[in-house]
Amino acid sequence: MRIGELAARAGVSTRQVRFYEAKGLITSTRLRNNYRDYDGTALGRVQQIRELLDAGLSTQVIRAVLPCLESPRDPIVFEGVTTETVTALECERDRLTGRIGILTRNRDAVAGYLTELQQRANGPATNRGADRRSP
Amino acid sequence: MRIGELAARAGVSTRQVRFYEAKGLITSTRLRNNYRDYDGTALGRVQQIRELLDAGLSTQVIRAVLPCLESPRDPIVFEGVTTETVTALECERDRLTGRIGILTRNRDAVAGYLTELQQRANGPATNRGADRRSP
DNA sequence: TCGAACCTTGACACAGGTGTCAAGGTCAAG
DNA sequence: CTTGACCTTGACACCTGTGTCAAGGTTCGA
Repeated sequence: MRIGELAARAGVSTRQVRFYEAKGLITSTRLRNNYRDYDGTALGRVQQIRELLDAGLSTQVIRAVLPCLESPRDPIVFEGVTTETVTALECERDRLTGRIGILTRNRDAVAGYLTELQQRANGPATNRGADRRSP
Repeated sequence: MRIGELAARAGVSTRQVRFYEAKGLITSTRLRNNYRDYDGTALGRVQQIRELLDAGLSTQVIRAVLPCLESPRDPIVFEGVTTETVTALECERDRLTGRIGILTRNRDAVAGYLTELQQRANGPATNRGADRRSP
């Protein structure tokens, strides 16, 4: 698959695809043209990269965690794993957990605010005094 | 509280504090000096801003959700809320939920990979097939 | 009074992710 | 062969959140 098709299918610009490749997030072979050639796994990769970038991760972090994200885990990704890699991944896992906690707390706060707002709007609007707004 | 003290307590640079203020995330009054003066709530605000920035949110988003995050919700934040604001907040809430989902999925994938790695290391390493580390 | 420590604004620089444009190579269709 | 669609690399520019430095005002202690 050439870069244009890949980009179109993933809904990104070719600029982005080249950038991800330059950052080592995806790979390509070259045709005799010198044109980039992407295999079938590239589309999924790019979509995953987009997701993670949108979620606020940097390409560095994404490069670290991408190998863990293969659906059917290639036995290859278990070869030659250094303790440094493991440590880095554990660190990333924990950072992700922290992020999830923060986002969850804040999402809940926003949701709570909205709920409260809605109650205040609903309650006094209809003159049904469900939760005694005015005694 | 002056800017230096605030920054020091929050563990950020005064540059950052001024930036957050310029973006409307915190406010200050001015002394006759023209020095900034922050009230007691500023420290918590800055810490919350840091958390959210670290979690990958932009100052724009943070400005939108910060008002919902007051611990004892000031009745003031329920006054004059436009439907636009509500819509924006609902949107942010949903975006946060999406982000949380993505991060959770990927965190779990990383954790699963690490677990699998550990099993492969523990299992064949000791010549006992059990999952006991060393008897 | 002088210097140190703090504050002010303003500017330039950087990294990351992206847009966009230029100058040129490749290839298929007319 | 020419045209147009696609590819290549390279460069410049933008936005964000920071760092850093400059030039100057304020305050306080020696």
